[in-house]
Amino acid sequence: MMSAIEKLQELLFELTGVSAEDSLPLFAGVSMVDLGNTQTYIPMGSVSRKVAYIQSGIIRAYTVKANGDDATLFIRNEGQFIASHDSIIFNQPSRFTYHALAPTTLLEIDYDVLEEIFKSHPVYEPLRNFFLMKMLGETLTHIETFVTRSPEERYRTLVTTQSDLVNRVPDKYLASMLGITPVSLSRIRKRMHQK
Amino acid sequence: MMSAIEKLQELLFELTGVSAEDSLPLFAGVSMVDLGNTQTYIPMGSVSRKVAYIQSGIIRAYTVKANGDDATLFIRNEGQFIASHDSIIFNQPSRFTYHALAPTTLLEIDYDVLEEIFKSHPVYEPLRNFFLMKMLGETLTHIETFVTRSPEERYRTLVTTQSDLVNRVPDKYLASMLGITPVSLSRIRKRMHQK
DNA sequence: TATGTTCGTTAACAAAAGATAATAAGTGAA
DNA sequence: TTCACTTATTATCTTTTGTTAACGAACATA
Repeated sequence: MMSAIEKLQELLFELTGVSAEDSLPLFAGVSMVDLGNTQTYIPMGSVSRKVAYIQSGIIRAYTVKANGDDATLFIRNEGQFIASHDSIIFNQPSRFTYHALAPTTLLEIDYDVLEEIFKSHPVYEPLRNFFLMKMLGETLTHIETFVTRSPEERYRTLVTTQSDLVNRVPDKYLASMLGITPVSLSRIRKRMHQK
Repeated sequence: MMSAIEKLQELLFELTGVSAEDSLPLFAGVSMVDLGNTQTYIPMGSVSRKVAYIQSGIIRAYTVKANGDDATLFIRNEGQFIASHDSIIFNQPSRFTYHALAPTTLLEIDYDVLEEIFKSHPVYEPLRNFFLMKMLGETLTHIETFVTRSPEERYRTLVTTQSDLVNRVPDKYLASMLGITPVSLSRIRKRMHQK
């Protein structure tokens, strides 16, 4: 069983050719964060210039709508990265709260420290592009589901492509991520069972 | 009036400190593409590893849904970048067609040439990160509108934040971008006029 | 200018989603 | 185990959207 850091080191080697032994500058700034179920990692309104790798667990980013309900921007699990894009990209307090939907362990590093490392060790640069492009691709694919599919189709897609999340995350959060109410998701599930 | 290239050179200088005179390696590979209204730039099913800056005009990316209707991933105009993320990020033929919604002029460069330039002239690297992060931020904001707002609210947002597009683009494309039918958008507009 | 074509609106109906409330099932903590 | 709280389902009603079709206006082109 490979550890999270070993996985990251392997990816680093594939992308940059830097060996695990030479990866110290990059991993020196990394620290581990443990979160209990439902615990908040980044509260709405705060500034967090951290980038975190999910070693284990699940993180949901959500904001609160005008009507008081919450709206889920994304739910990510093991092997994915999270960060407050408001803080890092838009230089503003986070309009989203990031919290754990299961006991979660993160490997986090300060984005500005990371910037310095990229500047002083340009060999790591491909890693940054890899993650940015990966996230951009995933995010575009996410938009695609909203314009090409109905709520029921989006739920079906979720079940087939992210069955791990569907099994581990309460339906109300899945509904919120699909842009519908929990009541509506329950009806969709009922319709699906009937056929 | 600043030309498109001058604007890009100014941005380059802000981000990297490279002067316009020293920007030749970057701009040497750039070529100009003119498109008539409705003309296709990247057809669905093709591979295009080009990155293009919209000097003037409007580009829409769309795919065809199961029911035959088309679904719009995004509509971009002057000053924005477009590229086939299927080709460049996912290494697969484009599931989207990119076409002009007005007479359009693009400044395009081959992505692989660009990669070589970034490799041989690392000083340009901040430019790449700037655009990737800008696009990632915009794309996340786009998802946000789908989970936090109703179709009517999404249209209202579009009218206030992108009035240029609303005025220049036929409603049926706006509807498709909002994830609703043209009929439904027409009803939304009617409801809005009544209040 | 004439003439097809495309586009936006409206109508009618079916289907789905939102809002609210009640209830059952499941969960966690004392 | 008990009890409170959370979550999922179901019901009812209202609102909105999808679908299809018809119509007129706007548009482009011959």
